[in-house]
Amino acid sequence: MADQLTPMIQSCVMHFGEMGSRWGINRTVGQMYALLVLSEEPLCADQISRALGFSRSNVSMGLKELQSWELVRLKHIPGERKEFFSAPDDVWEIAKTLIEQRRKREIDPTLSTLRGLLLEQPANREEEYAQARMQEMHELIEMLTQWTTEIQRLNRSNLQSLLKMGGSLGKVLDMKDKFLSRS
Amino acid sequence: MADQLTPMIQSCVMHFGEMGSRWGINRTVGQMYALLVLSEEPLCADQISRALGFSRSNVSMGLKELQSWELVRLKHIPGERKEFFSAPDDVWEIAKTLIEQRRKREIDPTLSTLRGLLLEQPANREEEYAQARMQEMHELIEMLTQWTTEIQRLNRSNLQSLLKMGGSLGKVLDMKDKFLSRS
DNA sequence: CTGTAATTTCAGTAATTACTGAAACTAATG
DNA sequence: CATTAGTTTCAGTAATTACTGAAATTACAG
Repeated sequence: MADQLTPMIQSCVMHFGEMGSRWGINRTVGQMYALLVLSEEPLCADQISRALGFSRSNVSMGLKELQSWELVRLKHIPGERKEFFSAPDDVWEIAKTLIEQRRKREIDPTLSTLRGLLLEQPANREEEYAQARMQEMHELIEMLTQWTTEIQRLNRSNLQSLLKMGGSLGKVLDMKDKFLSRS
Repeated sequence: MADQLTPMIQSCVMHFGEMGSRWGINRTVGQMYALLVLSEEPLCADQISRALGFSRSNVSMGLKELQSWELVRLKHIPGERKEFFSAPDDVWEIAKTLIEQRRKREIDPTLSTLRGLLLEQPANREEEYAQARMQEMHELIEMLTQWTTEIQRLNRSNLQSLLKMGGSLGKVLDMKDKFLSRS
């Protein structure tokens, strides 16, 4: 990837920067990641720094963050002294990592807090009601996360077959019904 | 809900405040919403302001934001001049709204940007590769969102039945296989 | 219409988060 | 083991976002 990004790549990188902030990663890290995903060859920190025009130290921190999310891998290019980074080739791999990491950061702590509070004895009518809501939340969240865990287990080919079904849960559920009614 | 929160409710409210920042809503809005969800009766802005100890104007802005997310409804209590607010009773209702709103804000813009870029003619080898990645991303995201759209269509009882299946996609897929092999 | 309770707006300020450049550190090379 | 290419750390600063209090607005009751 050259110092000068092509307009198309530029647009995409910028967009991911904008969205980055809505996604809990900051603008620069978003841009960096888009660049890595769109680049066929691994990139070194300097290349990223030049291509996006922010400081070398910022790139260093950004890469560290991306590594903590397990979204990039470190590649050593033979004969090169620098470290090179790349995003996984498989987009589904990336998505799975994202889902998992977000669950860890955004869901799990809440589940465990709720569990803790549900163990307490309600002191009055008010707490009874509150606990009932917490119980519902806990059940629902747990179900949804279990669901995504299952999706994460899918490999590319199962995913493909779902994709061919139009990604439609409705159809899968229909099948469940048909199956059950035949049993 | 009294001015003084019970310790249990307090903990829950605080937790949702902390998590708020990871969820793209800020700390105070997170606390406000937790309070509304946990409270059996609708609350007015003053009550919220007193219970959580932030300024009346901050509460006003927070409520406005929650309304823009369609997460609260306005209730007029007969004989009362003030406006009262409440969260939907059904937790699943809340979750559906959250999913939908996040899709609108975090996914849709990206889909449309990608679509736009995919219409362009690649200028060189580099852009060809980049476009291929964008294509994969677009397909994957579209599939996952279609999936969640289907989930959103479920009503409480279908949801319940999935819940009873252990929320397991694996089992649903097994059924699909069994059904197909019998046909 | 007038007075008053309630809500909203907004300019100013506080708090948080993002970014940089200089210096410190690390490790490969001759 | 000295040199140097490369990376990381971190204190300082810039930019963004969150929050407040005072003033403006709304809307209802008499």
